[in-house]
Amino acid sequence: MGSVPAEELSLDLRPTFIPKTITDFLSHLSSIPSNPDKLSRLHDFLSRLEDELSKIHAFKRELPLSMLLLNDAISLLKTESNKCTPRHSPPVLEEFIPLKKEHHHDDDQDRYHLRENLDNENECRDKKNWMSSVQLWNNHNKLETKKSEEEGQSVAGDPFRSCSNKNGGGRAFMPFSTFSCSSSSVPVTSVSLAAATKEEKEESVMNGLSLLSPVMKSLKEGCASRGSRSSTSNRAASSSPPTLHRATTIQQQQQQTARKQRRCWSPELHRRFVNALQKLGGSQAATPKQIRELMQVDGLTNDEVKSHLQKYRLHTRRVPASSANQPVVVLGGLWMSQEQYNDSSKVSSSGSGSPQSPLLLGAGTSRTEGDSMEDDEDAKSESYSWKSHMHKPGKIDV
DNA sequence: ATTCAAATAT
DNA sequence: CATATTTGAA
Repeated sequence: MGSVPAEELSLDLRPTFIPKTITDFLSHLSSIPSNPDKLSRLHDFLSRLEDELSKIHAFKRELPLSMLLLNDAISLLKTESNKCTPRHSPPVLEEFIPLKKEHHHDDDQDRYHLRENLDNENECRDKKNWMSSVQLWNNHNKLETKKSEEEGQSVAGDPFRSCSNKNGGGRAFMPFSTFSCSSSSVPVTSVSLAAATKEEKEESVMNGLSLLSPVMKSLKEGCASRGSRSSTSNRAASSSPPTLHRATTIQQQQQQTARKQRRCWSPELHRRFVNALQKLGGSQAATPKQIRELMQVDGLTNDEVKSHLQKYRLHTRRVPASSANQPVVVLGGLWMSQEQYNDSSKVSSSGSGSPQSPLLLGAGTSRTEGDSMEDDEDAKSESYSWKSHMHKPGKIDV
């Protein structure tokens, strides 16, 4: 473990010294007159960096940028070390020159970023352990405390985008939104849009510039409608310390696993959906494509509609079926299995919380055969409650 | 742990 | 396009 050679300890370097930046360290270094001292410090720092690199190596997928930074710092310092070494006078351009012969890893760190496969079990185990101890990536799970609901109402024009603004909760990251796709000031640096030209679907954009699967995903999580492609987060790579640069090509390979962002069917969206549906003559007459066309919602994909339609059908089927068998809760209770439990409606003084009329027309009970409801005119009317749960009490008006 | 909903696979 | 299964979020 903590095996630092005695001679190193005898030197005056503080093992715990941590400069703010590499630049700081270097300038610190330059104030040391003695070359051997310089080298000692340099090496000390280097080994700490390498130590850290080996720790983080298990997370190279999740923290590609950290890897990048570390690698960069290491190579920089190695270069510096070479400069100070009397042997190698030429400043040299590239890094890996094993100036630590006692080092056992012949797999030089500089290659860490090249090979990301071939993870041995060691690494996985490592990762697991770390993960359990340090919870680094849970952020995207529940990083929002539903502190104040009434924040995002200002969300620009797009009514469809209304649903999830859960991202803000996180920390530090900018509140990407507000300015939609207009001329705007997309900061951006390199990766950036490019893909944005095509108006196809935002997933292309996302796939195009998404970095890192888990982390970034959490960021993207919040807004997904096409209206707000905005400036998601790609500044990550741009903000490196002055001395560190040299963009690398890591990370790009591993986010092929990017999953499509869940479409959130906001009430508005659903309304359009239902409208389209009835224009097309009922839920089972309509076809996803037609529906989508009719909805005229930009960025909405066929599959999304399809999926929604599927759910819709399921729900609309279930309700009347129960009406045949159980004349019970047709109107009063409204088959609310577990949905309307959100009585968030009565929030404080607003009063008029629940617009979903629990009464409707009494026609429902009459049908003895549950299946005879081809035209879901009424089904639709009822069905509007099938989605009356709404995660967010956020009131929405057209 | 359960359950609903969207995504994706068949 | 429909249905089944998977994934993931509440």
